[in-house]
Amino acid sequence: MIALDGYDLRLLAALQTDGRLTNQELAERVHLSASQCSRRRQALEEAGVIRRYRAEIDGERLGLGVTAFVNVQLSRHSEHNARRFRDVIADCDEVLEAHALTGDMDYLIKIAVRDLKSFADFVNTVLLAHETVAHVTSRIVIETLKSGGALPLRAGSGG
Amino acid sequence: MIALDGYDLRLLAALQTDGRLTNQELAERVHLSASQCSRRRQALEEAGVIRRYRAEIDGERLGLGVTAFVNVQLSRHSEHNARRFRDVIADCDEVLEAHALTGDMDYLIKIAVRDLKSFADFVNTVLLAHETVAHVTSRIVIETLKSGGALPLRAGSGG
DNA sequence: GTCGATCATGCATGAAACGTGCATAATCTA
DNA sequence: TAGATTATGCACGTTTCATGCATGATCGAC
Repeated sequence: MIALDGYDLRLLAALQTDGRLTNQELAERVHLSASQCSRRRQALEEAGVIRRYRAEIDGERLGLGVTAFVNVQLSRHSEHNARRFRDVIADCDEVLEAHALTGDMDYLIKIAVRDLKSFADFVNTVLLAHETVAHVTSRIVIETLKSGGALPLRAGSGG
Repeated sequence: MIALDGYDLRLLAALQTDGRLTNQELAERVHLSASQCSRRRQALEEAGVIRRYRAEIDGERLGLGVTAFVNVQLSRHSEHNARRFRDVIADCDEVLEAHALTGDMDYLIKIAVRDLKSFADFVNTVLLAHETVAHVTSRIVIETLKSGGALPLRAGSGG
């Protein structure tokens, strides 16, 4: 874990909210010069702290009316099955995230699709049709209270 | 839902992967001029299709060793309780996402914390300590197979 | 099909932003 | 304290952005 000072944390906070801030805008938020912000941003990128920048897209404007979380249990716990399931997940762009979890179900995946019909199709033709998958439990998102996945940053005091 | 042509979809795909691509780089990927990419990107932003750009940060480099999904059931279904729960969620930067779901549990929240101890603290002192919360089920992420939340884009044919 | 209106596009270009050399200040270590 | 190292802001050449303009493409009415 690399050492991050207060300036770094503030840069991260700013860029986590708006990844396209100019160096000058960062400078105003962080109270360093634009060139120093540029250097530090680059260092954070090179160190892998900032992995990448992404455009956050509004799924509804794309016609994606249904987001759901699906719990998946594999038929047999083996490295082979896990790898095959992993490949299925990687191939489906409907799958936004996928995590292996502790507990009775093996994986939790988050998917986004056009409507309930395509959701059912996805579950039946992609998940349940796959021989590694034994059991599936689905829950539809009816409301999103918080999104974006911004990580907590230690309360910085730098300045 | 606004009309997106093949060029728009390709721009979105490119920017969903790298939100800091220059207009020239976009031009090369999409086969339009840089100025047209600039205009279309602006239009997508103004239309709200692109909501924002975010830096994606590596939580582990921040010392966040535990990601977990927590199912939360409220003690009583009322608008008052829902609003109060919503406020709690909004106030905690450990909470990355929160969704109200169909099914037996009311909410699914995703959190990131330093370690298991801080996870237990969060559950006990934030969630369970809150009078609106009746029941909590937690599952720790042991591996992430896919992340970033990139939305599926219709296969575009523009060009 | 023709014509005029409208929209999309690339080119050109002035303004804005970037990134880095350099000199200086700040910090660290013996 | 002194020297070495690191962080910083300034200056500036290069890159990028955004927009006016002319032109091409598309649309709709006749």
